[in-house]
Amino acid sequence: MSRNILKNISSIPPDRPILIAGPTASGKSALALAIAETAGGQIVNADALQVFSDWRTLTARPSAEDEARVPHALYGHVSWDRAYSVGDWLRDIQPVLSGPRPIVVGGTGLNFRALTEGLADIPATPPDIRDEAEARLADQGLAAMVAELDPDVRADMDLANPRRVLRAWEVKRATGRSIRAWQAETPPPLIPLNTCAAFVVDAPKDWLDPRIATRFDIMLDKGALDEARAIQPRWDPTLNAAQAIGAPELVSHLRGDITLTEARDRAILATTQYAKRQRTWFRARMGGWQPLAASDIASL
RNA sequence: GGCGAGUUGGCGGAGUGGUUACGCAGCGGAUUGCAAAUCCGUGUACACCGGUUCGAUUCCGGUACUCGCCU
Repeated sequence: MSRNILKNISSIPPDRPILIAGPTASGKSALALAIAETAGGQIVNADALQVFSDWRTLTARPSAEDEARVPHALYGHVSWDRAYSVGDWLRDIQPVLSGPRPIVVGGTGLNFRALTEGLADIPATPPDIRDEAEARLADQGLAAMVAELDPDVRADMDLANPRRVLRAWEVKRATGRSIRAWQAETPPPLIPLNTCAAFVVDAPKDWLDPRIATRFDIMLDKGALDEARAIQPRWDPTLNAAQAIGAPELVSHLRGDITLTEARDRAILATTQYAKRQRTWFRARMGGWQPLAASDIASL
């Protein structure tokens, strides 16, 4: 990596939180590690899938050696079968922030948004209401659920998106209030953007795609298939942890449905598409963050 | 050399004498609680040449190429 970048980042006051957002495979974890070692601080995960204990290789989590070098938080602390959402993550990160200076790294835009802009303080949806919502969607369809939403929600929500509609419906059902009403009362953020040093790693497709492919092959070499094999008896595609890119692909290979090559190709494609979505988010929502060229931080 | 089949957008794959199938990939976008998820938008392409026709991707003839069978 360019020494200047590291030098500049190292001059950030030691009490200022550092935020690093970047697409998968962009080298942001290595950057965070370098910063933590030279400038001090603890590395805090802001990635939605790296929280799960059973995925280390498949999810490209920091290695045990890395974790021994500097303190890490919120990596692999969630069990395989747990439902885990941004709200859980935000609750988990709160106590962490009173520790050493956080260097928050990740690729989940929603997590960064919740951290720097706040998240509505909506009570967790009881599991039975979640089930009821799913059943209703299956039985009566999306339109029926849309019809039961409040006008303020219907006015500006993406009503074609089942996930959004389900969420809004659940909140209404569980709390009696519209989700928009809750969101209007969003509490202040844990880390306002102007109180920290925030960076976005800019990794163009042409630069990133080959790295994504290479990285998946490395994951396979390092035993990603064994991780999938270990999970197989407990496999449940509806779990959050089952959303890890590569997990469904490797499991279906283990079941003999597809070849390893097919699994590899699909996982790489899915990763590439995911990186594109990340870029879209960063482009649109992180205009105020300082850009870092991925090619400049890659040689670590 | 002969006979037959075929040639549709990056790929797969329908179809029609005039009114743009569709899927995938790509590209653009949304995204305040499943987010490595979910969703939205976006392509007149019909091998080439000539003919018939008001009009041809669609009909006819030829050319090229591909595949199969035969000699």
